[in-house]
Amino acid sequence: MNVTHAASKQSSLLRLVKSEAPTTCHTAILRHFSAEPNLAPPPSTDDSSVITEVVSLLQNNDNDWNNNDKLRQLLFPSNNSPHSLYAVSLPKITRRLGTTTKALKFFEYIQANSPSPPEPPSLSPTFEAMYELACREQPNPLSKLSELLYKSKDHNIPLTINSATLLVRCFGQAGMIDKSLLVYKELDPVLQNTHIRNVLLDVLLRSGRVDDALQMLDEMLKPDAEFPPNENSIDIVFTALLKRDQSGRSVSEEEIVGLVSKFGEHDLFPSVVCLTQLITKLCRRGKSNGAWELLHDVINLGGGVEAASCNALLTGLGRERDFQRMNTLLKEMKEKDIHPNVITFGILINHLCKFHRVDEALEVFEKMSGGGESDGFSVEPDVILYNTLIDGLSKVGRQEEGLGLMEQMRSKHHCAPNTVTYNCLIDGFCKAGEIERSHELFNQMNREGVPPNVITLNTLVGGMCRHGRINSAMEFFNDMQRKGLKGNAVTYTALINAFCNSNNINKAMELFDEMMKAGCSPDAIVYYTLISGLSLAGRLDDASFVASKMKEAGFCLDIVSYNVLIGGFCRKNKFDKACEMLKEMEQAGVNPDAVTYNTLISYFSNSGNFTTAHRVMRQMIDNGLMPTVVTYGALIHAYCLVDNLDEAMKIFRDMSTTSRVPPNTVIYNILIDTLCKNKNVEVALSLMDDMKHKGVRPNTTTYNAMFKGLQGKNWLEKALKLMDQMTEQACNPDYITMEILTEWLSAVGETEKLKNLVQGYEVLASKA
DNA sequence: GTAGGGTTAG
Repeated sequence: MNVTHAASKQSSLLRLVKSEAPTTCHTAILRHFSAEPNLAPPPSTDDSSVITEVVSLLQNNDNDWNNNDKLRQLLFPSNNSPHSLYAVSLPKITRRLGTTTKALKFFEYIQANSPSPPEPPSLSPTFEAMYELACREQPNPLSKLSELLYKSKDHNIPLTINSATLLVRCFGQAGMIDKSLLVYKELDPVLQNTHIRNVLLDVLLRSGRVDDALQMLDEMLKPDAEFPPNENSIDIVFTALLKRDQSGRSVSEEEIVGLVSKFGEHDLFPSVVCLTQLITKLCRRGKSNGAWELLHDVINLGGGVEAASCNALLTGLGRERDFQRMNTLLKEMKEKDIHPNVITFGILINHLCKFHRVDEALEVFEKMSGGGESDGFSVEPDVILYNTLIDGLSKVGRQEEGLGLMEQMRSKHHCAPNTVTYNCLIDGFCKAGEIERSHELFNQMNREGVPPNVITLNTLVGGMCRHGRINSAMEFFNDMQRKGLKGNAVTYTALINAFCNSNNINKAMELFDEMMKAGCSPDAIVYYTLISGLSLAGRLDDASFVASKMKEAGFCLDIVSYNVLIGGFCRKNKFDKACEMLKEMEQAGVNPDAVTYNTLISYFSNSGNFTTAHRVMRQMIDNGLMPTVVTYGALIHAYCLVDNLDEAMKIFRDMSTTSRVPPNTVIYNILIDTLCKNKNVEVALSLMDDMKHKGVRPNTTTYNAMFKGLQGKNWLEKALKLMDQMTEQACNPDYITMEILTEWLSAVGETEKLKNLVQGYEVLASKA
């Protein structure tokens, strides 16, 4: 609407100008209006005073310019001599008028009053001034700009490069991309310089017009291009390609790598920051090949590469566990004299630690700051590097050494341990079950003024929970809360999990409520934990309730949660409920996995419905899932329960021959237990041999089943042999073992024989 | 650079 309105106004103006246009041209005026600053004489001190006077007259006599002789005199000097002031002045005056409305009115005034009409190109700078005014005008600069553009076209006034750039940018920012493109295309080709192309590139890329952008870029990148790209072009292009919310089509890594090479041929390279970000982005998208190529292109084309970019690639390669290429890159850094920094070493040490190669990590650590040895430069470790190592040590149970490193960082590098340092050590001691040491460290950090954070809290709470000290954990948590350290979802997960595991479901539910009341919003893991805990405890109604709450909160149940619920319903013999879950799963697009099938196979076979169990197994295979050792275990167990040992043994044999799923200890235990109960101890013993043969380790359950069977037959010799074997294999007897053997051996007066077993156990217990 | 959970056969 604005445009139409503007157009009608414009055409009337056009008529006006044309009707009053004299037929001859006054060279003096022409010169006044000239766009070429070089043709205009340098501004004298007079200029500004005249301009000020003109502007003042224009501003103060808003409605009566036509009757203002003074104004006319200043603008159009009667003596007809070339007035140097004028040419440069018109844009200046226009700028100072402040609004486009006034400026346009002034423009009309000039058109009407000029003794001779200006050549259209000479008005270009004045329009430039008006565009500048327009784009500052609110609320709608765009309609003003469009109106001006329309007017300038009507008058055949060409755009200056500045006007065009401004228009391209403003239209682009408003999302009027086609209008931006049009302005550019209609611009005199000699003016289509690198700068405006950069602005257009930015506009196109930001709006997702990737192909248009690449097309223009392609033209710029031609070897003989008149306006080749510059440093800004490369930054604009790659910053845009890095944008996360990039609309339009995505640019493949091949294209990105290709662009870098082409820029490289113009001796242009992305900045260190840009290159590093590109590499990071590619690596995160799983395109480390592209990242590798990118970095190497820049190196080979002679662009400068710094450690940061290499670090980005090293991180990506590390994520993919591509140690070989990590090593190659490190070698190349050395060859190209790219000095590794503390982060480079941090990446290396971190990866070594994550793969439990702590000794190698320590070696690298020693070398990096060892001076001379590492090619004349040495890198001082910082707190992060120390923390990485301390964590690595703590994770493999070498927390005492970690403690030593903390002392070293203080004394050798005057590097103060921080919260993370303490957290890593506290975690190490917690994992080792040394909760007291962890507490000591916690007190120490408080004394030193190192503030504990929620991770400190969670590490201690989790450690106590894992070691069965739930009450201490609760106490500690409450204590911390009083001191102002609030827990988060992780804290509650640890506690809820611990209460579920210790059969205190009500307390777990209570904590969940407490968490909500404390304003701590539960995440998916808290829900999963609770659903699992409730299902396993047989509280399926509660579990379903939590699941519905979870869905209300916008989370989805995953396959494991569905399996937990289905398993729970099956155990409760609520098959219809299990089916409901299966249906829901399907609707949610969650595919059943091997565990789902195993759960159902177990349910059917345990209820004696072997036909259906086998049918489900068939379906499992048809759906591309291979039966697992658990599948066979479920069937074998169920056949054993109904004393169909033949069928159980048939499946067992079938496992190693046709199915190639090697039986494990559990499978042997089921069979050995059943055989012993059926007084078939010989076959059970032969299965023991079979285990030895196949390298399957018997465990306490295996021995217990055997002892029970042997006791029934009173085969003492065999039992004593197995007792020795148990000690040899460092297999712990449990209370069932002791019960069977104590009863049996005391009855036959052989209690002495129990000694070895008990002693062996004590050795093991002390080691643990 | 540091913290949390869960499924199926004995």
